[in-house]
Amino acid sequence: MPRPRERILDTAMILFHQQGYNNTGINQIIEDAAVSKASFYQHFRSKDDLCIEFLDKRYAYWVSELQNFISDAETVEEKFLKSFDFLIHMNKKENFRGCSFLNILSEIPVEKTDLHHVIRQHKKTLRDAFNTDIKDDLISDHIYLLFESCILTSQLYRSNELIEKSKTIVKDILHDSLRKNE
Amino acid sequence: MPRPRERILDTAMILFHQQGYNNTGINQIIEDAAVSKASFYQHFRSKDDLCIEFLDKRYAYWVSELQNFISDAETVEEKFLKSFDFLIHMNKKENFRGCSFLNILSEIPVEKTDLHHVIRQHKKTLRDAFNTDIKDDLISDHIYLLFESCILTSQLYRSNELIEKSKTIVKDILHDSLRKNE
Amino acid sequence: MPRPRERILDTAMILFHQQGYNNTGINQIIEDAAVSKASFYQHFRSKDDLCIEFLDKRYAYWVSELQNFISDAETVEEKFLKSFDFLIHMNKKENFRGCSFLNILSEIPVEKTDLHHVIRQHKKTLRDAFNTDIKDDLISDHIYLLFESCILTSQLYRSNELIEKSKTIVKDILHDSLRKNE
Amino acid sequence: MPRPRERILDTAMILFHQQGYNNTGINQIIEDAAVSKASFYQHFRSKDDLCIEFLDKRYAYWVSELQNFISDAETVEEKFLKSFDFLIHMNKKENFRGCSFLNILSEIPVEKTDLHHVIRQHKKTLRDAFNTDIKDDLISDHIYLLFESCILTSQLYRSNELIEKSKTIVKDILHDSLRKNE
DNA sequence: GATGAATGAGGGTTCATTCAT
DNA sequence: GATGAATGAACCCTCATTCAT
Repeated sequence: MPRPRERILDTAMILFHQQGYNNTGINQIIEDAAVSKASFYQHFRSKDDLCIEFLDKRYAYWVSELQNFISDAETVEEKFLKSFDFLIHMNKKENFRGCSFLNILSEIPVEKTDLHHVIRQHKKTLRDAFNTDIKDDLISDHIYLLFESCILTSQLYRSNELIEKSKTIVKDILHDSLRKNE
Repeated sequence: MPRPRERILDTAMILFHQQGYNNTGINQIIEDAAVSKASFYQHFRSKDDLCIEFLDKRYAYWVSELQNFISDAETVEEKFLKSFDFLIHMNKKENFRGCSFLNILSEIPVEKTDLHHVIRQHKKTLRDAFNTDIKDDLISDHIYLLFESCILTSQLYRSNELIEKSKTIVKDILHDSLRKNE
Repeated sequence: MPRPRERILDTAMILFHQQGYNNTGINQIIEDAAVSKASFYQHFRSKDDLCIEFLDKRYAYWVSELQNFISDAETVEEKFLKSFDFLIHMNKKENFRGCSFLNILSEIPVEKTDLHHVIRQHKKTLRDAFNTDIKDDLISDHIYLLFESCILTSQLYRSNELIEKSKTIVKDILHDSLRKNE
Repeated sequence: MPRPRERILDTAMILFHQQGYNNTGINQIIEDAAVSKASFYQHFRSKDDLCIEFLDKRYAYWVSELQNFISDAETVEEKFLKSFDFLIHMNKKENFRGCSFLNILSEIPVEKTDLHHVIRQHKKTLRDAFNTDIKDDLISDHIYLLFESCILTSQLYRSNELIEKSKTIVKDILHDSLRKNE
């Protein structure tokens, strides 16, 4: 059994993602983590504080899972297509819960600027990653926009349909870009 | 001064959209609407009930504003581009609060199937509208995905940058489609 | 059985005075008053809010008891001496708990300016009352200072000794003032 | 940097006096004193234990400051008047925080007899000191009562007005006593 | 002699909802 | 048709203290 701090974070990893931030109370967290309330506040200054650590950990987890999932891709195109497949994979695994970052973004008031900042930061990192693989800004943002939209709409419709469609679209985009560069 | 029911709905229109669903308490609603608590529950079975009516009214409002905004468009392309301009217009007007439907989707637990259903329904209507203007499924969904993504990412980054970029992308998509159909 | 609001105030009258403000929790108040926690907050915005009402009610009670106690005094001197006897009477009745106003003054941080203001206000009213009976500022403040000091030191030493001594002092003061005016 | 025990006491000297006893948590003390929690409990059996040491140290400090302030007084009268000036001096220095002994007396429940005892003891020592300078019990207690009242009311009204008035009163008292003894 | 981890009990406050009138 | 009173459950957070190391 890991140390309390780990247990709290592990519990938050499950609950915040599955139930949302506001729908998960401190009481449920400490009960599931088998930790006293005062212990919780010894390790985290506030629930918002835990949220920030959660966001960091969730991002690290998500990225590592993604990297792993697309690791055997040999071309850039394959890499992108596998990334969209990864969304399908995660939807299955996590029952279409969508993106924790966007969910929490919708939950919290604008006044919580620190949380907003962290969310934005992580999303920006993802967006930049697209641009690393495709130097053309317009194309990388184009695919990034589709990617975000796929996460969102598959959560909304509880269906992978638009992800599949996006794969076709992305293929077209990449082929077109090659053709134009000739 | 309109009847109580109207006042409640009008108040919800402001508060739910600006503060979010969970962050808006019944007490604030009835106070702002100048209505007694019992009166509230006479008109609405529950807060969720009010939420559904809110979603309906919000959709009607949003669509009518959109229609109005793009009414003088003369071509399909112009219509689409103006739709993206509408997002910029709304971001300015509503301080990048994003989409009430998606925000509430993120806030509520999956168990509230009725709310999920209403949200999905309205979003599906929007998606279908894109398909009415462009018969090609792939293209209309492509633009729809960009559209949703623009709402989302402009809320996230508090910037219209990606909306502007999307307009360029959409122009390309439409021109390409014309070229291919020739 | 009176209405909840009354029960809460009556309970606060006992507990705040006997245990102090910070040593009396909301939980004890609502339990003793047999009222639910939410009911409490329906009637009082906060604990501090209740405190203000308590201070008002306590002052009214204390003054009325005082008036009653000294009602049969026929001269100004007798009135003052009986006022000091009233302190002895209250010490006996309330087990040397001293003055709620001064006790709470000592308990709360300076930031709570509204509470400080109310306390000051009531004390000023008392001080002014002394000046109504004795027009000479210096003498009335002199006796007022002794009066406050008697409340305080009798609480401190749990003894009425200094009150008795003060009665002698006050007699001297008043006689001296008469002599000088001759 | 002094030893931990000293640092804790020094910190308590500041915090207990300025914020009050109950409003100062152990956590703030150990943080400000840069001491571990277990270290704290190694040196002090409990918070109440620290409080007693604080009261002792505070008394020693206060008396020494007072002695120093009135050291150049040449007559008994001058000594007393300077003592009242000392109150003004301290009010300025400590922002009308009043008397730590009386403040804590108001904060703690009657059950804490040891704390009450210590407070009473120190105050009795002060009262006795007045009687050393003026052999007449009635007069020395009279001035003592005014002295305590001045501390209290200047804290209450956040003003030195009544201290100034008391100086006039004290002068009268001493002159009268001389006249009578002639 | 010194420490970080862990705690039970309680702090004040807010929630959506129901009831008698 | 409208109301103010009342509620149980849950909210996030802090308290002084003890323990194994």
